This record gives sequence, structure tokens and C-alpha cells, in this order.
Amino acid sequence: MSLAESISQLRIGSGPEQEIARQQFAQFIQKKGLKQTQQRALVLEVFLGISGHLTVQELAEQMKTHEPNIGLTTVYRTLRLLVESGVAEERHFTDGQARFEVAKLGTHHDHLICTVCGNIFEFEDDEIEARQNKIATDRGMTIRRHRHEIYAECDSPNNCPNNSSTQTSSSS
Amino acid sequence: MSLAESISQLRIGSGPEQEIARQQFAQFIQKKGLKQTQQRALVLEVFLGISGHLTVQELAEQMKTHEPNIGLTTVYRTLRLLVESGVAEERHFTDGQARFEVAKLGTHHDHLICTVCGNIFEFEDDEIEARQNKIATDRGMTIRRHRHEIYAECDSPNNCPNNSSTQTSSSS
DNA sequence: CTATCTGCAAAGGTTTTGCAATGAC
DNA sequence: GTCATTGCAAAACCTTTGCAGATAG
Repeated sequence: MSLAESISQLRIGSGPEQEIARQQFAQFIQKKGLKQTQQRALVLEVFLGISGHLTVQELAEQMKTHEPNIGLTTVYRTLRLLVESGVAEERHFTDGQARFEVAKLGTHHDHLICTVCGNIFEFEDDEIEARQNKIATDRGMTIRRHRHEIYAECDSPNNCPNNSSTQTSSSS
Repeated sequence: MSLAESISQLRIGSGPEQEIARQQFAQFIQKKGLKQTQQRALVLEVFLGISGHLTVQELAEQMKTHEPNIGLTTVYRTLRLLVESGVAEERHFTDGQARFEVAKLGTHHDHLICTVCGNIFEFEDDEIEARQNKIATDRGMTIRRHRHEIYAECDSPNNCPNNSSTQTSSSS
């Protein structure tokens, strides 16, 4: 089957993190009494293979290069399962679209978003994390999670790999 | 006209912050060659009068108590102008809906959200702001704005004024 | 074989757009 | 008088749901 071949191909070049994610998802599927299907495997592999913050549309596009018959609905449903299983994380930036990224367990990474080219960088700062904890504990509260997004303009567009493509019309 | 009367009424009780916002919006309108209309004034006044994070629907509802004929489209369009002018800020929490809040000029207020009672506190931390700036400038970027939300649980529910109800109003 | 899964189409909800009439300047 | 603005309806958009056929266990 070409679908199975695609999945095997995609697996080449994967690291230990991907392996953990696969096991995590497989366990989740079993525990819930669900079934392991080729479509789910494909969604997982494509998702793991792409590092970034993907919309469902972008993911579905990539998916279709491997299996044109895959339905948008399946991508949505599988993505929800991936979030439930802890493999993926769902985020909402300023546009109305949901974006998904690989959940990196333990490491908090926040986002620096370029308002010129839409590029998304990740950052982490222990000092900020520490101050956050203080802010919460000062009020007798315990942090569950947090979200930190910085929207900035790149001074030199060379920074941004995709400054000439996918422009979102903004002029001010 | 009842619309004008509504606007006048709404203005009563406003503080200096609202006055600044009005001027800012008026300047924006003029600079852009746009026109000052009663609908825009009403949207602005209702928006300024409500402290909180409102969806367009909620705002439109409030609007209709003053002027039933106002269209949802106008609310959307005016809200966009308010964001452009810097008077309002648009946010996206986990649901798909956009929420708007009054942009408090100069003072960055970030959010500490209690996951137990839904209360929203505001905080500000110079150290965090400084680290943010460094993160952006290190990559040759200039910060336009940022978004920092901490989700936490209150240890002692007494902290939270509205832990027993579902109020979203703040007491400052 | 049975229960889940898939893909299509249709529905759901939020936001945008086209257009004739209205209103601001 | 001119050009932006309004409100309605319709479209566009993202996401979910219903259903008959296909598939995993």
C-alpha cells in the first residue's frame, strides 16, 4: 500500500523524541479502546516531521502529498486525539485559526512572533519564569500554565526566511 | 435624537482615561480622512464603559439596548478601527472568538487568571519587560506589543472576590 | 462479526464583503 | 454634492456533525 510506504518513509530520519511521541499516542489509543489506522499514523508522522506551528490547513496540504484521499475531517479529529494524548498542543494567536505544535514535555517555550513576515520563533527565559512564579505565589496562587507571546518587527528582513511569501496584508 | 442622547448619557461618569481614548480615536479618524458618526461614537462609548474582555456579540448586545438598529457589521468594523487606532486590543483565548479590551496606554498590564474562579488579575513586572526587550533585540527585532497570561490556582479561595459566582467584573 | 473509523456533504458559528440607501463633511 | 458609512443579506471562513460505507480488532 502506498499509504503504508509513505508512513515508513516519513519515519526515516526521526529522532528519539518522535519515538516517544509515537509510543505515547499508541498507548493512548489502546487505553481508550480506539483503533490504530493508517490515516492516524500518517497524520502523526507528518505532524512529527514538521517542526513549527501549523494550521490544520497547512497540515492537511502536507498530508495530501502523501495520500490525496485523506479528508480534512480526519485531520481535525486526529489532531484532537493528539492534543488529548498530550502529543500535540493547540494554540491561538491573533488570527482566528488554531495552530498545533509538538508538545515538548517539560520545556516551556514561549513565542516571539514577527508582525512583518508572520514568522514564529521560540524563546525561553529562566528569569521570566522565576518572576512569574513570584507574581503568582505573592498572591497565594499556584501556576498551572502560562502563555507569553511577543509581537515584534524584524529590523532586517533577512532574519525571516519567508518574508517574501505568505504576506498578511498589513500596512501601518 | 435618541442615539445622541444615549451617547451623552454614557459619557457621564467617565474618567480621564476615557477622555484620552476619545481624543485618540478622534485624531485617528481625522488623520485617516474618515468620518465621525454616531454609530462609531456609540460603539466607542459602550466599549469604554465596560471594563472587561468582551466578545463582539456581547458588545453588540449592549449596543442594541441603546440603539436597536445598529448592525453587527458596524460593530465589527468600528472595533477594527479601534484596534487600529490603539484604543482597543484584540485577544484570542482558547475558544475561537475574538475578545476586545480597552488598551491602557503606556501601562502594560498582563494577566493572571485564576483557573478555579475565573478571576482575572492584572500584573506588571519591569524585570520581565526588560528581559522581553533583550530577547527581541538580540534577534534584531523591535517589540510592538506582547501578551502574557499566567493561569494559576488560588490556594485560599478567600483571595477571589467572586469565587462563588460567575462574575467577570473587576473591583479596581 | 462488531464497533470504530473514514470521507463526503451539510450544518454550525464567527467574521467579512457587496451593494443600495443614508449620512457626514 | 461628494464620498465615506451604514445595515442588510449573502458569502467566506474555520470547525463540527450526520451518515453510509469501509476497516481494524
